[in-house]
Amino acid sequence: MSALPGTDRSTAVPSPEPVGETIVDWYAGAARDLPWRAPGTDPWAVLVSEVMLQQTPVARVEPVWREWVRRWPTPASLAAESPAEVIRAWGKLGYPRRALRLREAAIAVTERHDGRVPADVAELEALPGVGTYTARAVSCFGHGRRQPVVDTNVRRVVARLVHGRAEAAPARATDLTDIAALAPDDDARAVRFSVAVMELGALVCVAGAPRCPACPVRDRCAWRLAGSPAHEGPPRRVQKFAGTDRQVRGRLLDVLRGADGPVPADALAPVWDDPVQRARCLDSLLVDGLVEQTADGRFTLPG
DNA sequence: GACGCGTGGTT
DNA sequence: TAACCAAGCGT
Repeated sequence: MSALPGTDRSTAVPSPEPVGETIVDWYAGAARDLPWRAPGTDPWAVLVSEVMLQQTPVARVEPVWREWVRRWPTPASLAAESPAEVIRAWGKLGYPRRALRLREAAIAVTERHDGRVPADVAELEALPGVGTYTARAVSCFGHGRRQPVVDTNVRRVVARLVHGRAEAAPARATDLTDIAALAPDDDARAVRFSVAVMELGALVCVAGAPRCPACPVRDRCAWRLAGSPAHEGPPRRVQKFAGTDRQVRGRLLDVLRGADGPVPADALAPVWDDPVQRARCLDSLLVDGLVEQTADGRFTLPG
């Protein structure tokens, strides 16, 4: 870290390397050792990790991901599994519809792509549960393709580093061009850059109290250079959870996950007092395909 | 574009 | 301790 280009010419104006290169260099020494980043991790395993990581913290994903790639090492193996087993194996990662969609994506890959996870972003986006972020992440991290990858971490880094704002704006189409403009020219380094910016946002340029002293590009950050101004505009509404249908659905599904077979409606009553809300949530789980009703009226995970 | 969708750790 | 936060997606 001693001799940056230009620093050996005492009279020259400093010309620091581009911020993208600096962030890639920082990543080499700061990256977490996450299992899905191991060299040789195949695109299917990367897809599984990316879907699990949608809104769920790394620490909770790690053990479940290991179990999934052990049990279902290929798309075809998951495609052949029952929804009930997949929902059970999802455990308490949250948003269990993701588990169903991942299974549906595995079926689509098996049927439409000869069992191989595509590298093309448009083909990836056509898979259930795969959106703008996940498609590019799989193309880039799973297949090594140069792709701009924008998640909430990247939006926050760009908001501060480039635009001088305290918080990320809602997702926009220009996010992709913003981050692509910072990527190194070399393709292999551009791939590293995509994961490196996410890591910077996850470890240093965090939402709560950013650790600017540890930031490799702190001296070129538009937000710091502007004096770290506070966020302007309405505060983001944090979604409620207590008392919502989401909480009730979670409790209902928790009972069914733990049950050996179909359970009668009476067995579900204790999880929530309000019978109207309880019935509504059970119905929505049926509609989502997360729950099935047997001929005799009991409830179970879908076989 | 706003909203609904789980869960649990951190502050 | 209630609020905040965590690699989004689909409608």
